Amino acid sequence: MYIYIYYPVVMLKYILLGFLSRRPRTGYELKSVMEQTTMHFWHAYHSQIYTTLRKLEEDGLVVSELEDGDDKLNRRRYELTDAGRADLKQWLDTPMSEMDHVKEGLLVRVFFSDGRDRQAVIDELSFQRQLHQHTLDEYRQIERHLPEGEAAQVREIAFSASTLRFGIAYEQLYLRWLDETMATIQQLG
Amino acid sequence: MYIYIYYPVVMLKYILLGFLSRRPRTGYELKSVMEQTTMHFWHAYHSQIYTTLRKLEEDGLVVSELEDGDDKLNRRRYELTDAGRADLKQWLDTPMSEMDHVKEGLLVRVFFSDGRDRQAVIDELSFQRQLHQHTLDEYRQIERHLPEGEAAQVREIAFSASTLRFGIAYEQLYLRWLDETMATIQQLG
DNA sequence: TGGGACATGTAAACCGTTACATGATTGA
DNA sequence: TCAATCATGTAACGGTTTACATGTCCCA
Repeated sequence: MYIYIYYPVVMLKYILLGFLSRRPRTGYELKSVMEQTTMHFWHAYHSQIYTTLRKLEEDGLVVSELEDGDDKLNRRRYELTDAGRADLKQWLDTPMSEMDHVKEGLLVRVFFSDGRDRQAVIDELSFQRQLHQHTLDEYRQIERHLPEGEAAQVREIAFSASTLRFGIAYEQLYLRWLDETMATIQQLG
Repeated sequence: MYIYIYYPVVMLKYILLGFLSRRPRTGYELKSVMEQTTMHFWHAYHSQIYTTLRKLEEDGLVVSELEDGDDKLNRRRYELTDAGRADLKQWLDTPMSEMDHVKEGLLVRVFFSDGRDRQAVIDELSFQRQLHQHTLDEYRQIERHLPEGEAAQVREIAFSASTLRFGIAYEQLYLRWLDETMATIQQLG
């Protein structure tokens, strides 16, 4: 007989703990830094970030206090507790043994696009091309300014630059694939 | 004043309708065909497939009946209704105007891996390399047998081959990135 | 004075994962 | 007879998305 202990693997939890392990931040700051640094491998809406932070506080992994600045803005700043630091360390020390499932809705559409008007498919891919080109440009912009950004330490920069190279390579692959696929459809006669 | 109508975009729904638009199938067959053809851009557990099929039947988009074969296996075969065909067509005719968010848990881990033991990180990436190499080999296997497989029509083959090339290119990119990242970490001193 | 960025939240619905559950068929 | 594959389902939980909701600050 086994006693099964279920550990849900909550990436957002560890993203938040990870950033808070570097310095205390508000929910808004966490949202902003995610938009600049993790958006190419993990995205979260502000609603989820705020509720997750509250839950982490309930669980004793972070503590928060309302800032009293000059203004009346309701800034709640979170910082990591020892328990939070230990939880993060334990998670990092447990290697991942599975692969994530890719979920690309556009490919679902392409897969079933036999029977669609050829030009309609090409127009759709062409629009997606614009989106991906724009995203790639953004990533390159971020790459140029990496050393000035959030990650002030050499090692932090090295690891975040690695993930950013993944994002750039991914967008380049996506653009190549879109061009290739549009050409294929064009030739389909 | 706007009247907001919420259309959840349920990829699995349209994958099932899409396959059923080609021929009637059982839940088990849908699960199998997804494992061979959509796993590189969309994955679903059998539990979700079976419950979604029931829901689609409730909504009148598919109908099912229990097969009475020689054996006692409880095969329930689904087929598309006119309403299901219309729903699928409407979805295909509405181009996607956003990008999906990439979710790659391994990159979350790498991002926060400054401070971890270098060799531990490399071991983790090396294990992931095995998984991705294995996946790439599988995709290439499938590519070799494409014309004999599920998609019997020229156009179907063309579109499914396109998505498969995406999957292959993605795994190649992943392997390159893993090698590059392991080398970077090695040199980190 | 108005728009955009700053700032934080709740509620509802839905999607996805894991576990639990059961049983038949086929071939080694 | 045992394991693998075929075959179908439910329940619970938790992660994710969308919508609703409110208010401040700063600059043009």
